[in-house]
Amino acid sequence: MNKTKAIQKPEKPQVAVDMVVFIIINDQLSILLIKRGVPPFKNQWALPGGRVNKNEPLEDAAARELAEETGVKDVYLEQLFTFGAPFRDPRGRVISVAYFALINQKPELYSDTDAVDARWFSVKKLAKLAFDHNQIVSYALKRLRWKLEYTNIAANLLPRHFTLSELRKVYEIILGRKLDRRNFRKKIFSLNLVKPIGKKKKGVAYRPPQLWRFWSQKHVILIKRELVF
Amino acid sequence: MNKTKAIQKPEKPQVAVDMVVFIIINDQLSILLIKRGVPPFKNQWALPGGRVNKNEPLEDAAARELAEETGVKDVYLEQLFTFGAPFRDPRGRVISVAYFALINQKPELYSDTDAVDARWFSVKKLAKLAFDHNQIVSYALKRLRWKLEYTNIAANLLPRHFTLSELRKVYEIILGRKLDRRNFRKKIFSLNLVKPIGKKKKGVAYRPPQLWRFWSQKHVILIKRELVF
DNA sequence: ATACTATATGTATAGATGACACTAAGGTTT
DNA sequence: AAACCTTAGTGTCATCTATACATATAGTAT
Repeated sequence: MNKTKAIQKPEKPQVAVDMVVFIIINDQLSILLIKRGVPPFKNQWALPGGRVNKNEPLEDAAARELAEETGVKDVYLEQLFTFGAPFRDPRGRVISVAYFALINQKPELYSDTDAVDARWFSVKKLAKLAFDHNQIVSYALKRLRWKLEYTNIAANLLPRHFTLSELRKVYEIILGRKLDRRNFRKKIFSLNLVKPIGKKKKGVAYRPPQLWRFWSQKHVILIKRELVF
Repeated sequence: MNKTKAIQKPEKPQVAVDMVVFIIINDQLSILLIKRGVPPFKNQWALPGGRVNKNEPLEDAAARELAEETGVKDVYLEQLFTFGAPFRDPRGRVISVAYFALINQKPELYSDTDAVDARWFSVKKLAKLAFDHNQIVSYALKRLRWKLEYTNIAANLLPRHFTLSELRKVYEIILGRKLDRRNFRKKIFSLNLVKPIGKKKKGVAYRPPQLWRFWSQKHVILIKRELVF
């Protein structure tokens, strides 16, 4: 047993963060991807991310990378999983701590000005990504769907004020199925997650809906029973 | 923005795994701790763990460390969270990927023979542990409780065959509250998680209970609704 | 035999789920 | 102006689930 220990030796791998940045654009759940300008996987799309700096907390590194790519700060950020297969990066050992972020409006993409290309892609039709990034995205999607049903996390994908139909649409898009208007409404109310702001949406060609906001936008509330059905 | 990037430089930190090994001993949820023989935190209790070897997958490293300490193999193992605060280890940057493991019987502790001391501690009365290990344990406990309610993970804390009371006891110990015998039974049956092995427990001074087994012991089944209430 | 103890089965009620009907309030069309 | 269209908002009802609690059962202990 100690023999194994003697032969093998610990290495000091690179540690990186990779980000799955979710947003809803044109009724599609989408993520941010960056086209790689250098090998390996040159010209393939990859998740944004980068090295963790000296004395930098992991979450700070994730927030920094996100800010560098999109300029958005102060968003919902959650550690997802750590991917460490030995040859996931052909250049050498890289341990990647994956995070997922939720944002509610399309930011300017700074890297658009660089040689590098950055774009939003619907999660429905993702090509083969660089490294093990397809696996990371699929993991992030699973986590997002679960959190959607058991927490108030959807708040982070919506603007401050929204109608109940807009909220329901977020759920429908992410879960990939229709939800009954009336029952959805009942459930949301029974959980007491939102409060009316006292105004109505204007300029719609039908009965104007009330506007609502979450009691708590940043703070994730764990709900005992399922939020949607 | 690029200035920051230029000044800071990525480092190559150590990568380690730390294990929260759960077991039920004397009706107490307990974890394995190792007394540190060297600084830092000399003589304080810490989670078992160690460096990740060259070309070794993270989960393999966790399984290896567990086998080295306890001799147990082929147990339930799940990645928990990655802890990477810059000064969590005073010797230098160490990124720790925490895992939790579930075992169903007290193994021989190999390290008992060494200078190092290894023991099982009830999670109820944990002292101040080395590094950020209290935080890791508290995180593991949260995860375990959640998984208990929404999956069949409890299978891994029980022997192959068990009575429904023994199963219920596992839930009661981990959740820290009494569950109604009759309703627990109904719920377990309605989810169709266990099957009778057709034998009864012998030598008890009351009506002998049936013995059951999980359909699937290793495989974690996600349950839509709560398992216990 | 009787007491004892935990197993095993059953009943009743409140609450949640999920399908679906109807009315309301705006703008748009005729 | 009246009819029309669309989504908001309210309500009903059957079915399933959660939870409290009653009663009978099958062994050992005395």
